[in-house]
Amino acid sequence: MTDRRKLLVTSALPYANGSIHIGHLVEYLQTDIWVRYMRACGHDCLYFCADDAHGAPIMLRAESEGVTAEQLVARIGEEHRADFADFGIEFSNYYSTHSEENRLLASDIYQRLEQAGHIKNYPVAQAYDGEKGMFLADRYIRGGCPRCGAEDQYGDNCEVCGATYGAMELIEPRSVLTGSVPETRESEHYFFHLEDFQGFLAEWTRRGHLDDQVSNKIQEWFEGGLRDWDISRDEPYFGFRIPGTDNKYFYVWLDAPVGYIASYWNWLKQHQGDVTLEQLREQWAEREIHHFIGKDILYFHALFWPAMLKGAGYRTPEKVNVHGFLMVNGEKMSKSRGTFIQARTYLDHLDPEYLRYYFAAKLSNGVDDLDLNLDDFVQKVNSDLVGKMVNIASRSAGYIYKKMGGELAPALENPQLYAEFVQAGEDIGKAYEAREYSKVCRQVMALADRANQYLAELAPWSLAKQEGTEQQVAAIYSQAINLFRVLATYLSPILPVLAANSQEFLGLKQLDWVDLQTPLLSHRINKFKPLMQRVEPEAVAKMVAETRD
RNA sequence: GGCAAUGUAGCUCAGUUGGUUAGAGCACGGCACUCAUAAUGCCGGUGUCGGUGGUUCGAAUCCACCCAUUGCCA
Repeated sequence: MTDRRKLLVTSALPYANGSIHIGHLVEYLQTDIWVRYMRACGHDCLYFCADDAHGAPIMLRAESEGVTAEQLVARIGEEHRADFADFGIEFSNYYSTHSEENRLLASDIYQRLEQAGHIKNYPVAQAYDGEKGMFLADRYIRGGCPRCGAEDQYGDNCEVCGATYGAMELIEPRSVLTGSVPETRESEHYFFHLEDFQGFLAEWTRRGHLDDQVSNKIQEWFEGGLRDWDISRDEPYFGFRIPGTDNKYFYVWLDAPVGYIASYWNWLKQHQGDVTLEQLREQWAEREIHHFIGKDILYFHALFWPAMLKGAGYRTPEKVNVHGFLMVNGEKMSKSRGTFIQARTYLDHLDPEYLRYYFAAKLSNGVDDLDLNLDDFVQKVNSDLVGKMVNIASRSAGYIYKKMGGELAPALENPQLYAEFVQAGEDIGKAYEAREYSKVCRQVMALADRANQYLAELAPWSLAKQEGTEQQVAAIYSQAINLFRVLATYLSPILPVLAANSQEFLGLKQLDWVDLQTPLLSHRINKFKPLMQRVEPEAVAKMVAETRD
């Protein structure tokens, strides 16, 4: 709350090849909570994302659906936007990597790297499907494992014995696309010479841009020496043509992270009119860039991406925040167990606030996987949010509304207690910034416990039975309402809908941390309506049943 | 196969630089209360802190090995 920071936050770009599922949501919710917290602190915090629209899988899927890749990508993009919006994720802009801005940017970065001598090209031998007329990535070739003989394995490693090998080493390799036997062909490829950035990266990865656990992990990559990164693909390919070539395209992972900047550029155009590439680079350089990603795409964001930006003269990221994967009921998400839950399926049955809270209660700044235990989910959400949190307001509102005409007392019963609640905001704020949301939730719930204990100790409902206690009872219930307001404010980045409902109930224009210094006294509140409904276990069961078939 | 992370009460998780009888929430049992969305408060038991061995006056916390789970191997 000191200096107003200029932040630019991103979540990884979801692939425009399928629907958003609850595993994806860990990241978008984690990021959204962080963004909302930063905004609540008064920082200038932009949040960008986009669909990752390129690559062979999208091209092939469009083909099989009989539509163009552009049509497929447009349709999936709309679906993604709706899913995110319904989970309350507040992007400043959600764009697509298949956009003119991104083409210009990817080309610009590439050309700058080329001019600086960081691009090389040489021929590479690769599997080729003569019938389909295209080069095949490893995943499009299957055959017998050359080591253990297991049948029908992918072209890069064996799921049975774990061996890694080249696709053409498979026993009787077959193209997944046509069933034909792939041949080996040579083709010229373009490479990003990552080794040029060995020194830069060795330092960058140790300079606080990564958490320690992640930084240690990254050191592995340095040990074997940094290899060239193949950034080209042959046609047919859905993507951007590499400048200066007739038939080479940028590998999807080259232009995907560039999409972060493209999304920003598009936003700038919407807000500032014409913005040149040069102006964009300047504005990009004015912001602290914070990426949120899953651990699976760490090396793209911690090696290639900073090196690309550095080499092309763009500002490098301030921080790359890495999270783990989602497990459901202690196991990998599984279609047969009904735990591969799509975002839309969840929304059809349950309130997004539940998942926002549950993930927050489980998230720390580490890369450990987190577990969505569905029984625990129901219990935790109901007892924490409805039983403890909302209950404070619920049990106090009746008296204030009926006996006090909805107006809070002119003084708190216990200003000291109120001050302690406000003071706790300091630690809670630090936990938010550090992405220690589980700590946030634990601390807020401990305060909620104290608020309930406070009411139980003073038992205003008994007091009210005596004559002449109106003022004291009013002060006690008003105290409870004020404590509730503090807690609702603390949880507002996690629970925006509960916050909005609470704000309405409290008759406030905003729920802002800085306003907490002043308690609500002689202030009119509105009639209490349930601020949140319990999770119905049956709804969870239905969701799982629907997912299973 | 190589490397890494994780393994703490029935469940989900905290456990700071090794130091008194290992913690929380939920679940469970008893009591209280009845203002509150059968919510809340008080009291209570529960764990060979994955296993084995070692370092130490002392280890969940350090070391070695093993087991299990998960991830990465461009």
